[in-house]
Amino acid sequence: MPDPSRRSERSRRAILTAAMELVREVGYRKLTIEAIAARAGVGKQTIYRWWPSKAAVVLDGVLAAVNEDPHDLSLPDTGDVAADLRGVVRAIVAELDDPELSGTTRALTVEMQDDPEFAEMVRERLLGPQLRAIADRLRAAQEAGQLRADVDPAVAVELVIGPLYHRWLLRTAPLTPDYADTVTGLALRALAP
Amino acid sequence: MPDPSRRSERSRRAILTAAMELVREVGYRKLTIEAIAARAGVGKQTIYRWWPSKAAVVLDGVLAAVNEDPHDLSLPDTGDVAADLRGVVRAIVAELDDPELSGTTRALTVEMQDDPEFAEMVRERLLGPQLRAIADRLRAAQEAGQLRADVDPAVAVELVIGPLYHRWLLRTAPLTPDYADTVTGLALRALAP
Amino acid sequence: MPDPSRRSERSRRAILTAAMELVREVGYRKLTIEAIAARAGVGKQTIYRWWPSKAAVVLDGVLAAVNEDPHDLSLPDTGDVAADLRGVVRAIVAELDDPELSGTTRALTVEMQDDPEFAEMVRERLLGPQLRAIADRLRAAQEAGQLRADVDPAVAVELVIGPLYHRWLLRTAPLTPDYADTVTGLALRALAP
Amino acid sequence: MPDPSRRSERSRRAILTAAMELVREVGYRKLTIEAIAARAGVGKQTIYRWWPSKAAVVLDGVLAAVNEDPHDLSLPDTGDVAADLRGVVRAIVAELDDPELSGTTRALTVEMQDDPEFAEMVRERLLGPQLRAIADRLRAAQEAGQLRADVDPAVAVELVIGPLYHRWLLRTAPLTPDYADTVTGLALRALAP
DNA sequence: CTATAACCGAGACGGTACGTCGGGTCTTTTA
DNA sequence: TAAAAGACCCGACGTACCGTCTCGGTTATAG
Repeated sequence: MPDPSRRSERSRRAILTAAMELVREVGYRKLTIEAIAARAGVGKQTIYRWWPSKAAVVLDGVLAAVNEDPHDLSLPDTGDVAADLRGVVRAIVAELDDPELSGTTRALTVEMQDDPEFAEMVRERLLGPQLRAIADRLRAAQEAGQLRADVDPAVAVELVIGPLYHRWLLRTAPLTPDYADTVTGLALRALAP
Repeated sequence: MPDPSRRSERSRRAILTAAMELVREVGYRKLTIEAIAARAGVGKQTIYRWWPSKAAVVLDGVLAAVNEDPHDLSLPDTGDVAADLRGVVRAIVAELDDPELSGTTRALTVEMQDDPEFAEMVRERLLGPQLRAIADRLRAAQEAGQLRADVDPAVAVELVIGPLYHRWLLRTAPLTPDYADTVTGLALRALAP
Repeated sequence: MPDPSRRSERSRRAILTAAMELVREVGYRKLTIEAIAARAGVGKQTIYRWWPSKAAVVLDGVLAAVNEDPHDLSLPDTGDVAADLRGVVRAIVAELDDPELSGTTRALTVEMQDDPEFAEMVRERLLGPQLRAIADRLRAAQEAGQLRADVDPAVAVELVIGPLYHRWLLRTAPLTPDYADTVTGLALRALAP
Repeated sequence: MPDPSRRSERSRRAILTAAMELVREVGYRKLTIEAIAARAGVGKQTIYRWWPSKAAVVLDGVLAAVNEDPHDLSLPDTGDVAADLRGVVRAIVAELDDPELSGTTRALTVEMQDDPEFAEMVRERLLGPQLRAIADRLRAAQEAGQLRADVDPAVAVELVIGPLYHRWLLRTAPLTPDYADTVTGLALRALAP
């Protein structure tokens, strides 16, 4: 309904900034649209006009932060899959283990559970590209004969990421670099030709 | 503070029943303490007296349902790890794929994200026993020389469950029996001696 | 500030028409500037540019309707004050009793209560002329010796109109032609020489 | 729906007090339910639970103020209708002319215009008794042969009050004690036997 | 015959208040 | 003394309009 060409860039940025600050300060659960509007110096309607929910605001905030430094998502290809994979896995574990960074990620994951449209957005704009980057590296390794060719790269990615994700969300045990390496090792054994 | 011996069993059951019904009808997100109290014909205080949060009520409801038919959690040991494991994994996938059954599980998982005490409860009373049952079977296989001995059984369990869990929560792809077998197969290869 | 010579006659009429329609449809209380603008196919600013409030718009609407057929406000002078007065009073009562017509009049009266500038406008442009017309007829009767000369004609008018007005606004009893005659009779007795 | 026996007297009084204070401070138009709740230290719901509108709150406030000193509404009967009537009319004019006192009265009158239920309440609980008190005195005078018997006392009251009311609401001229006496004199002449 | 200034439509914006919902606490009555 | 009932304070919700503010576009005098 609203005309995006009329949209105030100033307000948009203020809202995203305020939202990210507040998430850090009070947590996603206690984040309210009213507080975002107040902090951003914006009317509530301006938020409701452009976002369907606070989750969508936070997603945009995360995406803005991610795209701010548009580091290449794609993995290095040194020729050594094991090393390359170990690198990302360690990085992922580090990020998940950082209470600051993982707070919003938890929030997004939570929100995906009962908002299918939002879930689709997260998958498309945030999750998909990250998983695809890893899948691409694994596919290259398959083509180089370093990994079995009869495994769907997407499944291969889940084999590595799944365990980390499980431990992260359920907090059944600490997420350590060692654990990252252990999981990487096991996955590589499963995928060995 | 309250004296558990004075507790009304009738009210307790009515509350758990009402909570489980309502979760099914409106979903966990729209579940309210007020609605539970109204449906159960109970004062709100009676709920607040015995449970710290609606999540705790639902957890008790789930546990009551699970323990109603106290089927043995432990896996069969036919001597064939692969077959035994494939069995549970398929069962788990089936349960996760059932929208009715997995609704509350999603809710519990969600609630664990920002309530550490509740998370501990879920781990102790619901999750732990289930994971331990699988770990036990894998340990037996290790001792029988069918699986590598140098992998922590808990980690081995995560290797199998993690991917399912990832796909279930993020809905990146459908959870099928085929997928269950694929993951089982890959995990077993990783754990092979 | 704005230049009246540039004013769009088309918009002016559309606004007044829309306002009067909406007042009839939803009542003055629920009348909004936004609705007027929308109905008139006009930007809100165009209303704010030319009128200080929605009350002023409605007043202009009423005046436009009244002046559309520019019937002479002045009372007939048949020589018989009683008859002439009874005529207007009946007409006034009839108008006040018409729910359609009196709706906007009520609105104007209401708005006068807390907007002195607007009140002045109503008095000057709508109310004054009407009251003066009656006062003029009574003054003529005084000069003809038919009524006491020591009563301010304006006060005399209030003596007749006041009771009608009271009953109309407070709805303490129905406004009937009979009542009109009763009040006229009493007033004439008070004013008799 | 709510059970009046459970009602908090403390809250009721705080709300009425806050409402009357705020009406005096900011006027009826700018009076908001939120402000009343805030000033009274009360949840908004508590107001909505017991009153249908801010007008109803103010009416209750006025009634509470009026009934606080339960002065007899009935007029004195010195045997001299003229004197007795002149007394009340002067008192009424004085009250209407007091900007402080008449503020709420104006508000109630305004609100009556588009809320029939509220109008009925005002008539029943506030206006009726006052008008009836005057009517009673006039009826006594009729029975004593001091006034014409063929005029409905209620109409007689309107003959006196109507003009004051008209001048008060439309502010066509100042409301002075002199005017009170003039109107009283005219009305008595009309009602003379 | 432009150009430059105004009005105009549209509608986004910062705000205020609305009336509602539910949370968690407190109070009253009943068993 | 637990429990039912439900009023209470509170905070946030999402909506409706307010009055102000751009934004292009279209007239319509003035150079």
